[in-house]
This record gives sequence, structure tokens and C-alpha cells, in this order.
Amino acid sequence: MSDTDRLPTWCAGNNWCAITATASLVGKKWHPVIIDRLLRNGALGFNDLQTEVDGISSKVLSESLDDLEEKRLVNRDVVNDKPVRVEYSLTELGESLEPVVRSLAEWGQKHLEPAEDESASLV
Amino acid sequence: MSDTDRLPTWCAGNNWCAITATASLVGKKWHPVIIDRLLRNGALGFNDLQTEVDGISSKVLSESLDDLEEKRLVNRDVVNDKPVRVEYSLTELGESLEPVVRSLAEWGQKHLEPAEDESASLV
DNA sequence: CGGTATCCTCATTGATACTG
DNA sequence: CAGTATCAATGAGGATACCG
Repeated sequence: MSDTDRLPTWCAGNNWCAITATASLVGKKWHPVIIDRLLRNGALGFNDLQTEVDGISSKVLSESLDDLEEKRLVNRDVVNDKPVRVEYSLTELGESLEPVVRSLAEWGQKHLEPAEDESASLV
Repeated sequence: MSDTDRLPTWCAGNNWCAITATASLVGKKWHPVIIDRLLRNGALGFNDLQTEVDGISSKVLSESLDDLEEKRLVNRDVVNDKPVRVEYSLTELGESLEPVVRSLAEWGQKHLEPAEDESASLV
């Protein structure tokens, strides 16, 4: 019931529907970071991932991972039973987000960072 | 003080800093739609914009516009004094977001929409 | 026309603690 | 190691009404 508003009814056939939907994916604060980490490092365990992201609580990481898994962007593989060892990795769909993430990163690097501090020239 | 966490300290020199910053821009639910509308239509008045977006309240539109203006993505021009006539348009910086928005849209169209409903063929 | 002002609800985050 | 449980705090989003 709560997921009926995921794709609003006014999201007819126009492409900003896809924009909104995608933005709600990568705009979830931690999602792009997690995806980035996974793109860079490949498979990571839960705590490794938490260390990599640095600043996220285990609860939020767990929820984010659930969300990303549900959306088929990450795989969760139990690679060992005892002691428990889990590895998170990107699915093909998740990896297909790379250009999107890169586009975000490039725009941000080009337009956002210099705006905050004009005293330093480009490195 | 509350804006000290806009760019978290752990956002060192890695590019996911830019990712996060950009994602927080275009991930604001209505922002990408507004930008899309402005990209398509050019300059729009407040109420026109509200009609275009369809579903946004004047309060949220107003706040979004403030936010976008503050980030130098949209211009607010008073083109007439009495009666008041205001036009919102994208700045160059705002227009430079087009590839980002397109990248979001393309990914969403390619990967998101077919997954939700496989019964209907493309229109 | 172009907004503000309230007030309210719900989603998201986060800290801390605890478990298999 | 890999999470879940709880609870508090924050804030974005929305409905409605009103103002210059």
C-alpha cells in the first residue's frame, strides 16, 4: 500500500517519470556512495563496506543494502557459514548505473567544488 | 551551523563526494522535474510552472525554487511590476545539468519502466 | 499572479545496544 | 562478522488559507 506512490499517477509517459524514478534511486543519500564503493572495490563484506563508507550506521547500511538488493542492484552472497561471511557486489543492473554515477560525479567535480572555493585554481 | 554538514568532513578528495553533492541536488524529488520542465519549455512563470509540474503545492514549489536559485541553477526575473510577473529560467549552470538529467532519464527508461510492467508493449 | 504562513504527517536518519 | 531492535530527532512534503 505504501508503495503505490512510488510511481505517481501523474507520471504519465513523459521522461521525467524515469528521471524521478532514477533520482529516487541514486538520490537516497547513501546509495550512490555504496554503489561507488562497490564499483571501486568489487565485492565487500558488511563491515568492510561500513568502514569504506565511513559515517553510516549499521542500521542504515543494512536498510540501504536491503533496498538496493530489492531493486536488483546488489547481490548478497553468503560465502561462508561459520563464521558468517557475506559479500555484497553489484549486479549487472547495478553496474549499469556506472555512467549515471559518473555523470553525477563529473558534474559535481566540474561545477560544485570550484564554486565553494574560488581561491584555489584547478589542480 | 546546520549547513556545516552539507559537505561532510569525510568527503575528502574522493569523487563520491561530488556524487553525493550532486545527488542531493537532483535527488530532491521535485528538482529534476522542475529542471526538466525548464529545459523543455524555457522560462516559465510561477503558476505555469506549478501547472506543468502538476502535483506540487505552491509551498513546495516555492521552497524548491528558492533552493535551486540559491544553488545558482535557476534565475528568477521579475519581468513586470504591476501586475507582478515573474519568470524562472535555467542558468547556464542549470542547463549544464542536462546531460545528468538525461543520463538519469535514459537509465530509468532502459532499466526501470519495463521491469514494472511487462504486459504492455512500448507505445 | 506570485507567493507566505501554519500545521500536520510520515519517511529517513542516527545513536546505542543487543544477538546469532 | 553480520546484522536487528528500539527510540529519539530531524526534516521533507502536503493541505489549506491568506496576503501584496
